[in-house]
Amino acid sequence: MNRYNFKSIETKWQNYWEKNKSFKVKTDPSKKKFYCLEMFPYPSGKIHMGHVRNYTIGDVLARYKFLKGYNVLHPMGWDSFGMPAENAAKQNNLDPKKWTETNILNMKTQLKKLGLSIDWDREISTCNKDYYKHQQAFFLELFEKKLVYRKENYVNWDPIDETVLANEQVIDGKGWRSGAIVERKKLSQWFFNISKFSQELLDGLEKLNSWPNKVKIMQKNWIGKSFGCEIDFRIEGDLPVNNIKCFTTRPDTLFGFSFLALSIDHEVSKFFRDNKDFLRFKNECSKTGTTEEAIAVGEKIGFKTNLKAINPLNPKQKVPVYFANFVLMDYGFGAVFGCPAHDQRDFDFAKKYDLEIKTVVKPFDKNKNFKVINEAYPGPGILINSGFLNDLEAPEESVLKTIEVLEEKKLGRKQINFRLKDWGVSRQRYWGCPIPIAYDENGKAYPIPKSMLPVELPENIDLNVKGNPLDTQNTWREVTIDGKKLLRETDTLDTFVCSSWYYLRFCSPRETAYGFKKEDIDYWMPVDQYIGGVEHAILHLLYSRFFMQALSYENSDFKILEPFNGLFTQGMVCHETYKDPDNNWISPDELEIIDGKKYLKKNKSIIVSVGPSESMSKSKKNTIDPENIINNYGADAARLFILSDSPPEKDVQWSEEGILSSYKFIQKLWNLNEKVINEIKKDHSNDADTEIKKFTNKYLKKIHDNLESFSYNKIVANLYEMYSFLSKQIEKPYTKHTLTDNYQKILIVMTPIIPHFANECLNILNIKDIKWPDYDLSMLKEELVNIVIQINGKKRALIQTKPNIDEEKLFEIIMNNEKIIKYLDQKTIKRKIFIKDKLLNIII
RNA sequence: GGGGCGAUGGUGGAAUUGGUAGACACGCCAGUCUUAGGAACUGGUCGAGCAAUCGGUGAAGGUUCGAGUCCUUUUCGCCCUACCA
Repeated sequence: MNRYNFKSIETKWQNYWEKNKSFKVKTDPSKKKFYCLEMFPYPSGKIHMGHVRNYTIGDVLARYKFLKGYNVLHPMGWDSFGMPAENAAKQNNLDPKKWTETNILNMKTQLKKLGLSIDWDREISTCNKDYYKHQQAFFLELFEKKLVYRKENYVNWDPIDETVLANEQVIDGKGWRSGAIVERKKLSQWFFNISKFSQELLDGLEKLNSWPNKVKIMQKNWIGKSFGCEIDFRIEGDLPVNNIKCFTTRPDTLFGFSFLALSIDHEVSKFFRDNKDFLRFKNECSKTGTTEEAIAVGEKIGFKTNLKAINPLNPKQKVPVYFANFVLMDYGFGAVFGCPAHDQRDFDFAKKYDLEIKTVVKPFDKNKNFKVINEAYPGPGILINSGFLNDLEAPEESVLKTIEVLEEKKLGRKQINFRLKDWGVSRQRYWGCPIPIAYDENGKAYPIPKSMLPVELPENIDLNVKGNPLDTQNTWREVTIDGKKLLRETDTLDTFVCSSWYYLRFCSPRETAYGFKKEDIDYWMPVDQYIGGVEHAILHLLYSRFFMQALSYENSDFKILEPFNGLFTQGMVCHETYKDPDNNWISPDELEIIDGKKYLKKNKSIIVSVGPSESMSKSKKNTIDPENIINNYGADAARLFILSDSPPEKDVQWSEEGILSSYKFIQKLWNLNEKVINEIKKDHSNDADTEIKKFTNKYLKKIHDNLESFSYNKIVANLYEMYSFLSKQIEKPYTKHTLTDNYQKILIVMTPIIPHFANECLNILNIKDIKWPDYDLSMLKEELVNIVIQINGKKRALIQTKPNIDEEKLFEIIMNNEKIIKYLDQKTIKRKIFIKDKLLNIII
């Protein structure tokens, strides 16, 4: 027997697909389409196992749909703007563009070795001016629609990367990449008005039935809609402040009002600009970090003003006004009305400053003398000590009633509040898409005319300067528009902008007039299946959804509101971790395993301890290089293994034993293939034909169902089962026609998983017309069925009979079964439960 | 603090609507064979027991003829989010 030479065979098929452009597609409304998209990679230089998993999952789906007769759009591109290129360029004195292009070339070669069914003619790269030109046009389009605006605002400033971060890029008060403690800085920034579409983005989630619930919940929480009331508090005191607005979801607890708390950035703070005590307090607030720990324990501190706030429902009551560290400026109005009895933070604050704690809601099971003592009671109940609100049910009844009264008095009004903030898109970075704006000497912003696009990034510039390198490009900055001399914006766009519309570009990748062609997106969009990591659940996916809202806004031609019809989030790839006695991480390549038990460091007999399996990361040195795997075991083995062990949505553990067994399995399939070819030549009688037909049909259904439900790990199990059947049954008498036909079907359903191997075998059999084989429902009926016989719900016997047997007949049969008779032991049968062809339960 | 997901052999995981728990794979054990290979093949592998049997899906209850699956309580783990008024 020949050994299966994966190297030559995989190369042969990859060349074949490339040469024949097997996966090239065109817009063709006469065909049913399927748009299969995986999140495009950042060109870091090398693919990692996460990519292998992501793109294998997508490829299985794309190849399956392709064989099913769909016109499948399965493209690939590069999210190629961003900081790593700029950092690498700075460190090694390189050009970010060249660095990026080299990386793309490397990664493209690697991806091709995986045997993906990609239409490479549609390849795009976001740092290419043919791409970002259209992005700049979109920016101007949004500018015209007033969906983009400029605002002087506090921003998160990363002092190491010297750049502004979005709220989402700040994790525990630190920059998501650099880990530096984030500072606050006031800068003029461009914003996309995403909050305008808060309601639309929330409503849209309802229709996304093929999205994981988890992701929808995360987005819902992020948008953070809350129903409540805006209240105007009259203010008395020694400052020219008459009125302070608050947002609250619990206006019904107003009778428990005991203080008003303001954010340190509230506009009232301007009167304290020169107050040393206030400045000291402000400084202290900034020290109480924003880490998880600090917030959990977080002491509530305040700075008392001489102002008094008047309770709108009880004008006689006047309470102190504080600045407090727990009030956020960017939620509501940066002011909170304090009701200590029914809010834990207010409670903590009141305890500290000895403020009144008045109970106004009692739980349903407590009497009217209920008093809040040790902790706040935020739950539902009945209003007490609250004048006209007494005896109403909280929160529903009481909140509505309070709003009604406040509206009458013109001291408040119903309000819906969203947590979602506008999207700041300015970045003080070189390697990004230039913002197509220029300013006159007064700082007034002018859009660059569309005829002058793209605003190209200058090349070959010195990056080793503090701040944004574009600030130093004086010649580049100067631009004349309508005879006016202006200076260009030097900020570039957040790279999330690039990835917010790339899926549209894949539909018309070479269109020059606009970012896409209407007839192309009308045909291909929305993406039928989007596949990627759950880490993009909020940002990228929400921004992309916003982009569709923005493009369709005031534009009846653009009707796509949701870009991704189906979403699948795959799990991570994990590997065991290893450490030497000095607690240094050891990579799997440095290991030597003796007798499968002893782990030693190669060439040194240092004993290595084995740690838990964790997601692959360079810092823990538990990564496996896909290129080595492909070179050693082949792409098919890698694909087979990465799909085999765990369901695609869960984490998978990479192991040497696992990849080896997949490799061996392909060799076994190859040996089987030679046997099958021999048997086909023999052309036996048809004695076993029905048997193999039934078998094949059963597995066609299983695989079909598993493909449709993303149960790819079960498909691998199905392949093993099919191998097991064939290798045992192959010498039975089949006619040439039946064996060929069935074996061919089995090979075809293997092609999505192990395309090189399966196509090679099909080719040897000279099968050219490859279509997905449908199963035949009528053939799924079994000639014999197993019926479980239970006594009192416990399985006692298994009877094999013809299907459709009725209860009486079955009972007759089992009355001759010694085992059963023994159990019945002359006892009276109280009841019988019969389910046809499945079960008979006898109750005694 | 809020929200979500999960818990099944030594391991990863199967188990369509409640109806044979442990498919398939790894690992392990035993054996066969050889041109000694990254071998291949055959059999076994939830626990206890010689066996008949009995017990068994994190724990405790419940519904049901019957529960891994449904309900209640609880423990643990993971993920997201967070002073959101």
